[in-house]
Parts: sequence; structure tokens; C-alpha cells
Amino acid sequence: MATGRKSTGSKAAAPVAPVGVVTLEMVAEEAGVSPSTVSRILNGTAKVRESKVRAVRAAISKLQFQPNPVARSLARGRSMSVGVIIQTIDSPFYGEALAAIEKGLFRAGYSVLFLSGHWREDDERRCVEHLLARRVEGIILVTSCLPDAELVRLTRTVPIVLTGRSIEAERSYSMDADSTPGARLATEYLIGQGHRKIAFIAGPANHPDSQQRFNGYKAALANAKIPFAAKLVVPGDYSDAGGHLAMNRLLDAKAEFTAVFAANDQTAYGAMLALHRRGLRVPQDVSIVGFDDLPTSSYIIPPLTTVHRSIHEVGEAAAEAMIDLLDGRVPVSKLSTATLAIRESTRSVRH
Amino acid sequence: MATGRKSTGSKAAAPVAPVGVVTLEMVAEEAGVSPSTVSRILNGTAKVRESKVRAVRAAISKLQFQPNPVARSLARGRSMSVGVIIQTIDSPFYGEALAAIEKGLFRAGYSVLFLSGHWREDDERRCVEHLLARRVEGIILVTSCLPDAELVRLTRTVPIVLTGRSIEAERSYSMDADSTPGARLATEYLIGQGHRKIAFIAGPANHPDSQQRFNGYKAALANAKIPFAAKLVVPGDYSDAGGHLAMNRLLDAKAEFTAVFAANDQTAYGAMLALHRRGLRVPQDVSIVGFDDLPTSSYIIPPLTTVHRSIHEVGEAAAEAMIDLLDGRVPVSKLSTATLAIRESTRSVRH
DNA sequence: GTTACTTTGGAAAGCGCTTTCAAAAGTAGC
DNA sequence: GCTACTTTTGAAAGCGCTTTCCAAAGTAAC
Repeated sequence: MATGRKSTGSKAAAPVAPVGVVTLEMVAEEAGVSPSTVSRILNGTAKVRESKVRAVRAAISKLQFQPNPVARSLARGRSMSVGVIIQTIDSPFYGEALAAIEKGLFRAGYSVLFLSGHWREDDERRCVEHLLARRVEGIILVTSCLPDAELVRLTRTVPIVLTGRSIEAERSYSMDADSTPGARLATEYLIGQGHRKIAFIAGPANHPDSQQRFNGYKAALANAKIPFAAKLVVPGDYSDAGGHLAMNRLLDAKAEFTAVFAANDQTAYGAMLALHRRGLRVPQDVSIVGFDDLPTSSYIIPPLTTVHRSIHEVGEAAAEAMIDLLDGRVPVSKLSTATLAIRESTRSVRH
Repeated sequence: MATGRKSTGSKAAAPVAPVGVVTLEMVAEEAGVSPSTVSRILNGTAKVRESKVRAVRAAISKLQFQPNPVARSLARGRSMSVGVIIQTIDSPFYGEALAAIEKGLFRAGYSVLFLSGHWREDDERRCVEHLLARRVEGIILVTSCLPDAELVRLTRTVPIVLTGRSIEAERSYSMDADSTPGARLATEYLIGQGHRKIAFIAGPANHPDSQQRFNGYKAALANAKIPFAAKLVVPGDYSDAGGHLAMNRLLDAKAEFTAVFAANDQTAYGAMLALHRRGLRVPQDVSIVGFDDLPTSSYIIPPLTTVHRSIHEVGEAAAEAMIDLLDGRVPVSKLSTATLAIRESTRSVRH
């Protein structure tokens, strides 16, 4: 059925890649100058006579010389690489962030070493160790699980940028795009549509970000003078399965509600399926809004109303902040605000 | 709304990370042996008197020594890193593959440099250049866009492993899990359910993998002696949007069909939405089956019947194959076969 | 106690760049 | 043409490891 075609044979991996056989010394010889001169031209670290510059340039392109970054790193004491720790890559959400980070760093000449922490503190700690051992110059932690103190301590070793978290430390930059306003926006929209009994499916309890979404929900209710009902809040875990389970629990508890705010889109997906299984229609019977605006959210049935925040922008900003930090500059923040993508999973119950 | 908290200040990035200040020579001195001895113990390249081994071990842990991989790479002429080129990371499909690759390579002590090619030949070429310049020891190309000849040429520089493609070359390994059987399986299932008019929404035309899915579809029809109808085949591009468009086209053309085989899950999502918009129900009016089994596919409404293939396994296998290649071994193939995840988007039209 | 080996371990030479240091080449000014 | 600088360039010393080469130790056999 599935096939694996193969062909190989050479004795062992060549110690040096063919492309790399030409060294700076060879260029120097070819151009009739000293290695130092070639290096200076390469790095623009000193003025060199025009005629020699031309000779070296010629030699470089003739020999197809490409400086060996490993040697360069050793000599300069800089690895030109930064680490990125993400929780799980197999989520469109993190994938997008990673893509943006990669792009930004790549342009600045850094290469990124990425590792996943799987939401486990220990795993994440191991990732950090590994990255440090690899001598990365900085680490970007996307929604880290590590305790604050540990992160602060880490900044003594390398500059770090954090997303979805916030710490106070030198050589660090926290891009804690507070989720509270977005969550509030979502809830207020529901309220504006006339809903009074709004359920909330939370995210992982220990997660600050998830806490913020809960706070936003409560704030909106309070603002509209709608009493908070604990039985309308059920725990979830940011996954489809969790949303499914949560909605079933809500339904089993005979909770009364006309709308649901799910802590993230995947949770909303699961919840919608549970509703569907019980014969309840979205949005006719229940309105639902999510958070994150995953790419598929505009294609599910019905297209999901959800809080949109450009995760791509977050990734870009993270990369830029890291570059600033690495260059000894103070990063300037420029995060855009969350907006609500209004689609078809909500309806007005006004009369 | 969104905030960007910052704090920094130190003059510039320290040239050497604090963790790295302790060198092998310092360990040697501390232990009262020569650097060569420390190196030998570290690498197990020679027998060393037990007493010295202990002394060195003690010194290492006392000083918290961690060998500098950059220096090591330079000395050994091996970068201990491999490149991975993926088309787009912000897709759950590739994300999962990447996660598996990362894990496998990480365990073997390699670090992965990953880059996205965005389905563009030029971009991909640039990625290869960059990786080569970075002296990766091998490159894993996930569904590459590059012409065969170029890939073959590349193997002269580094070993490569390919997924979703197949070339004939030394120091290369192609994991072309042929999609034909899976596609055939899907189509045959539909036929088995009594469908005779089965539409097909294709993937990108230039893509071999997409071609295979088409072939599987045709093979199943032929086998069941169902005449192939060109008007039941519409182009797509593996995206939700493409699927949506394709289904609308099919509907506008007044094509008659009771089932649809979509070249991948995202295409199916889009198609389902289009059906929904026209008031057609899945599976009552139209059955639909996808391909890939994305994580969300079991949570959309209705849960999608789709061809399941563990992309995770593919990633794992790719990593292993690369390690084999790097060690001069011939990778052995062990890809599992595709299965059909039967869910609720299909129904029987038998009577 | 010698001779003849077999282990161990140190000195030193790289790996391919960068960078300091000082000499060589230019430039001015007299 | 000579002195006093300023600019350009090469020699050489690293960066932190690995590895070759050879001497020192240890072991056996006589």
C-alpha cells in the first residue's frame, strides 16, 4: 500500500559538505592577498584598497566561496541562532506564530532552533537547557509554563522574549497581549445581541491567558449588570475534545443558556458538535462565539463568530523584539488590538 | 487593548553566554589532566585510567561544564544539524510532520533548522542555499516543489530525504507514500455505499500527490465499471477556499452527483460549507469523504469520513531515514498503510 | 633486571574564521 | 629628500574543541 523507495550507498557522510571545501584562505591565495584582508572585505571591518576588493570579489565568485558559519561563530563567539520554544507545533495557532518568527529572524540572518515543550514544565526546562547548550543567543518562549522566577533567572544568561506572559527583568521583553479585552468584546457582543444567559467554557485553569478570558467574560457581565452564575461556567482545556465534553456537561446539568462563549475556537468546535448531537442548532437555539479565529473557523458550519487577533503579527513582533534585544536596543511595542469577526454562529434574541 | 511590556537595558548582548564561560581547558586544569584526556572521556574515544575519569567527572560537574557545540562542530567538521524544508507551517498537517521530525532528530542529537518554501520553487531554492550555507549535514524536504534533476544534483552535496516525492539517487531516500491506494479506498467505499455519481475535487494540478489521488479515484471507478465523467471533476487547491469554490462550480454546472471525494480535508470543509449555503445537507443529500484526517475532522459537523494516514509516522520515519543516511546506513522503509476513518459525512444510498 | 610490548596520556597541530598588533605604504608638509 | 603622520595590510594569535603523534607508564616474559 504505502511504499518507501530507497537508494543510497556511499560509505559514510562526508565530513565536510562539498560546497564547503573552499575556504577563506583559498580565496586569499587566489586573490593574492592575506586572509585578514579577505575577512575585512567580507565583514566591512576596515577600508581596503579598491583594486584588492575587486580581486577578492572575483576570487570569491570564481571559487564560489561561502564563509563557514561554524568557524565564524567560534571566532566571533556568536552563534547567530536563537531558540524558540513553543508548546505544540501541531496546532494552526502556534504554527502561524512560528512561521512569522522564522521569517523575521531569518531575514536578520539568524537561524532558529525550535523545540516543543508540550505544556509540560519539565519538558520545557529541558528545552531551555538544550538551547543554552547549543549556545543560542536568545530564546523566544511562546506561552511558557515555567515559573516567573525561573524566567527571570534565565535572563541572566540570555535575553528572552515572552508571549502571553509577563515578567519584569532586564534583557527581556514580554508581549503579553492581554486577552481580557478580547474576551470582554466577545461577551459584550453577545449581550448586545440580547443574550442574558451566557455560558462560558474555560481554558486550562493554570493558564494566565485562559484566566484573562474568564475575567473578560465576567467583566462584561458585571458591566451589563448581569449576575454571574457559577453553574454556567465549565472547565475546558483549549481542545476540541475538551469543548465537546464541557458542552455535554453543561447540557447534562440542565443549565439554561442561549449563548456560549468558548475560550478558544477549538473548544467552540467541540461544543458545537455536542450541541448538534443533542439536536440543538447553532445559532437558532444557541449562539456561540470563539476566540483565536483559526483559519478553518470561517469554513466550519456555521462559520464561527470569534475574536480575531493576528497571531502572525505577534510572531513578527516577537522576532523583531528579539533582534532589538540582541542588538542592545529596547524593543518598542506595537501590538494591534483584538477585533471581533462576526460570522454566522450567533444571532440576536432581541424582540 | 493589547499591551507590550518591556524592560531591558544592558549595553549589548554579551558575546559569550555565561553558561559557556567554562571551557574544556578549565576542566582539564581543575582535574589535573590534559585537555586531550578530558576530550577523550567526553567522547569515549580512548580508554582512560579510572581515577582520572573520576577526577574529570568531578571537575565537570563542579564547574558545570558544557562542551561548546560550535567549537566541536568546527573541530569535527560536522555541524550536527539538519535542515527541514516544509511548504507552509501554518497547517495542522505539516505542523504534525514537523513535530515528529523534530523529535526524532533531537533525540539523535541533531538540531533542526526549518524553513518554509511556500509552495514556490524560488523560495524553496533559496531555502536550500541557506541551509547549505549553514552547513547542515542533510536536508529533509517535505513535498518539495523542486524539479527532479535539481534534487538529484543536491544529493551530491548532502543526503536528502523526500516525502511525497520520489527520485532515484544515491544518498537519498524517498518516502513517497503513494496516495493512490488511499484515494481508491475512499472512492471504493463510496461505491460500496451505492453511489454511482461521485464527484471529485482535485488538488493542485502540478502536484504528484494530488495526481495520485485523482488516479485512485479513477481506478476505483474503472474497477466498478462506472464510466468516468469529466464534468464531475473540478480543480481545487487543497485549501478550504478552493473547496468552497469548486463545490459552487460543480453546483452551478448543474452536475448530478450523490457523493463527493475531496482531495483533502480542507477541501472537504470548504465544499461542505458551499453545500450548506445552498441548502444541501451532508450526508442526507450528498455524501462526502476527505483525505488526511486532520485533527479537527472528527469535530466538524458532521464529523468527516476521511482517509487516515499517520502524518506523524511519516515525520518519524523521515527523521529516522535521515539519521540512517547520515550514519551511512541504508534506511529501511516502514510506512503504514492508509485506512478509512468512517464517520458521519457519508451514507448509504442502497435500497 | 632486561627486553619487548601494550596501554595511557600529554603536546601540539589543526578546524576556518576574526582581530589585534605592528610593519609597510602612502601622503603631506618643509 | 626627509620627517611625521595616516592609511592599508599581513603575520600571528586566538575561539574551544578534536585528533594525531609520540613519549611515559605499565605489564609480561625471559
